[in-house]
Amino acid sequence: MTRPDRRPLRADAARNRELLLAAAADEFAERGIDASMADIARRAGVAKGTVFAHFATKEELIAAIVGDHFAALTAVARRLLDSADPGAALLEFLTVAAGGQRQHDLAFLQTVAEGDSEVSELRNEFHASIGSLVDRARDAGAVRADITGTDVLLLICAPVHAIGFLANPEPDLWRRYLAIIFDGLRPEGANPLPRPAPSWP
Amino acid sequence: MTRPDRRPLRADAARNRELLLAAAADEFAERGIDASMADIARRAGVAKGTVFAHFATKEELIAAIVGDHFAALTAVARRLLDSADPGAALLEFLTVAAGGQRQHDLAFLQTVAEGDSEVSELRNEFHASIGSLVDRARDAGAVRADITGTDVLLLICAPVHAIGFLANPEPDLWRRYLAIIFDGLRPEGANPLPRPAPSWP
DNA sequence: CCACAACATGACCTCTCGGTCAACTTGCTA
DNA sequence: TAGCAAGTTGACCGAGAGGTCATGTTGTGG
Repeated sequence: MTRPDRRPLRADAARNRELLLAAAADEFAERGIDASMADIARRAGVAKGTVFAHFATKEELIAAIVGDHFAALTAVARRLLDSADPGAALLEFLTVAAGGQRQHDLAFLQTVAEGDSEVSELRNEFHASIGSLVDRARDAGAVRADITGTDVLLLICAPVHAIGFLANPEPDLWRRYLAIIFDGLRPEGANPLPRPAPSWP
Repeated sequence: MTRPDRRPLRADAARNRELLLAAAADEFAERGIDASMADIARRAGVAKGTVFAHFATKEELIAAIVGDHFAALTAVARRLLDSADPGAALLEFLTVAAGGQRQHDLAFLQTVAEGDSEVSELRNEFHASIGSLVDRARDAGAVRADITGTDVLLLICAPVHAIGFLANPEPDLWRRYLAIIFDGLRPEGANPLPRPAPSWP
């Protein structure tokens, strides 16, 4: 996440910040939300106090990771808005989004970062960019008429989450469930949906 | 879970056991895996020591809950095997399974109960009964040919999990995502799947 | 109805966690 | 290159977790 603070970091501090974000992302991916700050510090090769010098609380660390992730996916979505095939673009987006997840990921971290206003901002942009992607796909007849951007947003994590029940899943297996779910989004053979799409949030 | 131990419980102990299982299920549903044994005891109206008198460890408590849940769903699946419409039976099963979940549920608890052999047994029966349900639906042409019982097992939690990202979802909203995913399981307009179905586990 | 085994209790243990801070080290600027 | 602000360190703290156990209470078979 681009730091909200304007003052530039010293070179070593900037390096440590990146090391910490990377280590934290790895640790959360492996151990889930219960990854400890001490383990993250060890993985980054810094002392525990340094973690708290950069991120005042665990929630703030998580917010930074989630914010980065949202920003990266928003960039992907916007790039795909220029694609000639809107249906393929949406599928490509979901593939990139799922591919970027690890065993555990945003799924649970996001709910922790709920309160952070910066993250909310990035999440709204993310939501909006998905909305555009879905609108284009719908107009092109690539997805059914009753699907919204919010629907797609909520289903992003489903493929990776599904294979989480397996002890040693093939790393690519989520593609199978993405394909199944994406088939459910297509207009061919679509049945009416029992409930209206939710508004955000 | 029907206790593996053969000796019958005293009346008060049996009552407390049920109170504890119910309280624990509620607490895990609300607070997730981090629900504390102390809170569970309080909710059940017993002392903390009583919890450990019934379940030696937190994992054992979780295993009991997960086992109960598997057994209940296995019973539902078996009952639906007699249904005249195999496609509707599978959808009904998924509806009951999703309806029985709360905000958080088996999704994460199952991975904790991984080691318990009793739970493994119940999970295998559960898996087998879903397999029969899916086989019948496939033979009737209600689901696509390349879908297995394991696929359905992995997707059971997806609808409820999807709405978990919303702060205050309508309690029935999961039905929408179940409908979408189930449409993805139908033969109409099915595209080839990129990866083969996983074996269990 | 009694006696004993089964059960319930809550104070207590240890361990780990997120978070703090005074003392120390180091990159940057003038 | 000197000096200082910026950054790092690791011992330390309180809270709360899972788990234990001596003691008190109670259901139940004879």
